[in-house]
Amino acid sequence: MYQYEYPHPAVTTDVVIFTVRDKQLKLLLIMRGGEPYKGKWALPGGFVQLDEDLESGARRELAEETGVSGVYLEQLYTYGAVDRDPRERVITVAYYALIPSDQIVLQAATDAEAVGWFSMDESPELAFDHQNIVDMAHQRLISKLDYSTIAFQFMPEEFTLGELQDVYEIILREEMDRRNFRKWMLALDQIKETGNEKREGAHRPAKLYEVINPDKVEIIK
Amino acid sequence: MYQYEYPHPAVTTDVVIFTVRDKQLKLLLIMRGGEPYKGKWALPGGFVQLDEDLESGARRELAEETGVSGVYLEQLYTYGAVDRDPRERVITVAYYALIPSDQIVLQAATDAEAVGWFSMDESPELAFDHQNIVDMAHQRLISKLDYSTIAFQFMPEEFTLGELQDVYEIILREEMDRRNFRKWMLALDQIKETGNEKREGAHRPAKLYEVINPDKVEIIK
DNA sequence: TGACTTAGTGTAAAGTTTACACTATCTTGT
DNA sequence: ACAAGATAGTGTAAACTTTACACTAAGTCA
Repeated sequence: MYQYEYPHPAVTTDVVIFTVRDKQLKLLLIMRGGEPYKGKWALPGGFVQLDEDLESGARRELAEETGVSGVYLEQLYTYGAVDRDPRERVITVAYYALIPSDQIVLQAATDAEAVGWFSMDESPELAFDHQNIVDMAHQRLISKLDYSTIAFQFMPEEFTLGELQDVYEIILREEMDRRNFRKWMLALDQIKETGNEKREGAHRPAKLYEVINPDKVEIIK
Repeated sequence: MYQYEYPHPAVTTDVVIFTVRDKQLKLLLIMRGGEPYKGKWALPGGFVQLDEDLESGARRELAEETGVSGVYLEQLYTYGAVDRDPRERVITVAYYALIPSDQIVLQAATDAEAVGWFSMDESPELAFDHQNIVDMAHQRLISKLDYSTIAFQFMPEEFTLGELQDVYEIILREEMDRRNFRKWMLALDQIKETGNEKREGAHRPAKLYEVINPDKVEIIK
């Protein structure tokens, strides 16, 4: 038992995990194995330990529940409505993570809970206030495409300009002119040719590019 | 005494309060009356009650400690480093608030603690990790001037275009062309003439304007 | 070798942002 | 009463950025 002179809320971290695959923006959810909301889909997350900071806690939960590690993770917002959890007062610090489509190694998790990727178009009803959190993360992602290099976090080590443009078009839900996209992207000076080509399908092979500074999301413009 | 099966961190809210006055961006601080950091300046803030949500808690602390209410308040970031408070694990949800210069009613506070406004140029050493919080709030404020109407939150009900331009110039620390500033501001369609004039000093009187939608900070561009 | 598919490329028009200087209207001092 | 001094108020052209748009290149496959 832990005792305090004043009441303390519980603090959790929850993570909205995005990837782009099969021409869709997808979201990782886990099925809750216990009450409340048993059987409902929810964001991966859990209680913050007293000896780990918030981002470490989010990464730990991410790894435990989904097997995902070493990815881009950013704090989103902190949700603290009084009755957001029916058991006790729970404040959650929400993060969002972006995963390259070639790194989705599901079910390395130890927990017995079901884990699944859902298209943003057809995600199920969510536990707690998790739909709010997902909506806010989605909005933030869309905004950040415009003024940062966050989209690179979805790309594998080598990628073509066409694949990169696909990511933008899928998330922004709008077509972009190919010439203008290439001019813009190359002018940013954030990617460079690897010298390799991708030959696939009955057409001209595409040059492969890599991110110059893959660990940093730059603010552009 | 409050007992929990698992350890719970303490949760506080802290608020960075800005105003623009005397041609300077200023910050409200309170002097700590108790340990730790006794006698050091710090952000107003305090423990979240279990029956109030986070923003309500921030507003309550703001009112109690500074007498300020009804102002613009926005969540900034949540700070949770393991050792940011020497007493116990404390996670703080930081907010920032903007106050019109004609509304600064200091010391309506009941607490005996000293309260003071400090220029951002010469703010004292701060308790805990509060300097980090201030720096981040400052950065956010600067960014938001560019893509939102947040600057209106510093203005009284009626103001001149010159006064509004002063606010931009003080915070951004750069001079702006008067004609271009007016063209830009009026094109945003967010302020309108009140029909009144401000006559003050030995020069032509200035038209007074008011914000069309004063309770909402619009994203522009 | 022709049909199909995606990759790769430049230019002109439209729109936006920047630079820049003079007149208007008031107060104050002589 | 009028000159000096202060801030308010206004338009235009040049520089820069963004958008629209169509053809050739290099592969595979029938």
